[in-house]
Amino acid sequence: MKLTRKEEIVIVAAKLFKEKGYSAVSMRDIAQQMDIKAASLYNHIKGKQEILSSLVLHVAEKFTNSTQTITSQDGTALQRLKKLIEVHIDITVHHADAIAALNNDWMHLDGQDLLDFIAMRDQYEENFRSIIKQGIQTQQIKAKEPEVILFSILSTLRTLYLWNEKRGKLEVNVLKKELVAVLISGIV
Amino acid sequence: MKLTRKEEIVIVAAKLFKEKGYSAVSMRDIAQQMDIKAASLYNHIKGKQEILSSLVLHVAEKFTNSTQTITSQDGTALQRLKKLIEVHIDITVHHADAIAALNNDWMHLDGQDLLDFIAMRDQYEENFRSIIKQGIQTQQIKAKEPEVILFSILSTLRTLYLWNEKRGKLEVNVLKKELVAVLISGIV
DNA sequence: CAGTTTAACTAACAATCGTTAGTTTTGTAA
DNA sequence: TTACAAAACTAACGATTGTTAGTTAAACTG
Repeated sequence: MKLTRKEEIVIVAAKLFKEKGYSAVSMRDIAQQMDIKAASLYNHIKGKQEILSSLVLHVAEKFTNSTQTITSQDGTALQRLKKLIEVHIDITVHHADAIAALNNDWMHLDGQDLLDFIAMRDQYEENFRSIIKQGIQTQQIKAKEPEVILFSILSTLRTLYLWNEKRGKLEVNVLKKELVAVLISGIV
Repeated sequence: MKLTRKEEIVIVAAKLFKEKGYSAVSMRDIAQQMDIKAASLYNHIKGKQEILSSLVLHVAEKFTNSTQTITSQDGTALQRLKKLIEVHIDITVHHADAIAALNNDWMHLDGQDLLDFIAMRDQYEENFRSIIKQGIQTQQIKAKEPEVILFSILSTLRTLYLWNEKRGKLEVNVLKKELVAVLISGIV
């Protein structure tokens, strides 16, 4: 599949954003990395903001859609939770750079893009939360504070993008299995 | 204890850095938040970089020292691991804003400050890692990939600063107990 | 009260920022 | 080869950046 020039720009920008953050990366930085001048970027994109929103909203929708699918299918709370973790890992492995921006630079979105993102993020979190609560109710999950469990799992998943480089040797499926085990069953 | 003017600046800056990141916060932003002009800041600090390094290196040293203390005392790997988690929670609760900068803006340190920070971070991680390996060897910890366990626990702890606001109702000691339980024993 | 330090101020600097306008080069299809 | 579109270029803009110089007002110290 051939990439459009715009897609190339977004990919290159994502790598730079990941290393220094959105605000510290200039249009000239992005252009230099593509061996063109900054002004040339504007033949393909409207502005810096568009790069960020393409990057963040695209991957945010992936999360929203996947979660929606899982919740619509049947299964116990624990099965759903495992599936949710696995899907999160899948998306992360395939879009590590975009997820860096999603995690660290979402607050630099503006206008409707920002509102849309927050709505999707809140919905994703709420979905996670209700599955955990359901698991506690059916006694599949220990009756700890649901917020502590939610936070612990989400933190690990959200930071996975950072750790993805060092993964290297570790097969994705092995990673899934091990991480699910650690998050669900603990380490003792 | 009365704060010096420099300390006030660092505290105010930390809050702003937490919300938008180091690069997106201008000296004029910081000054405005203190009801003075940007140029006045330079009566108390050398420059923007000094604010960041004060912030990051100070709390990084706290981590290093605490870890050093724990490793020098005796106890099983599991006891040490629990203690390490508890100390991490303590520091986070008391320095949430500084930890935001430590997590997100460390790469904007320069020169020796950057090298010092990386050295401390690597040492902290290595310490954590060796305790986990030791726990696996003595069969206190399940023989999973140590890197997966390390990553999972560290991710949760590093993101705790974000979650600290919503903690509110939850007592610190309760949080410690619950979080240690979730991280060590899992949720099923 | 006089002398001195602390901490604010105004004004300005060179550099860099995102972006626009207008022009030239490159690649493709007739 | 000619015609057209795509994509690069140069040059510049107004705004904002971190920072410096020089000055003034307030607050302690003798």
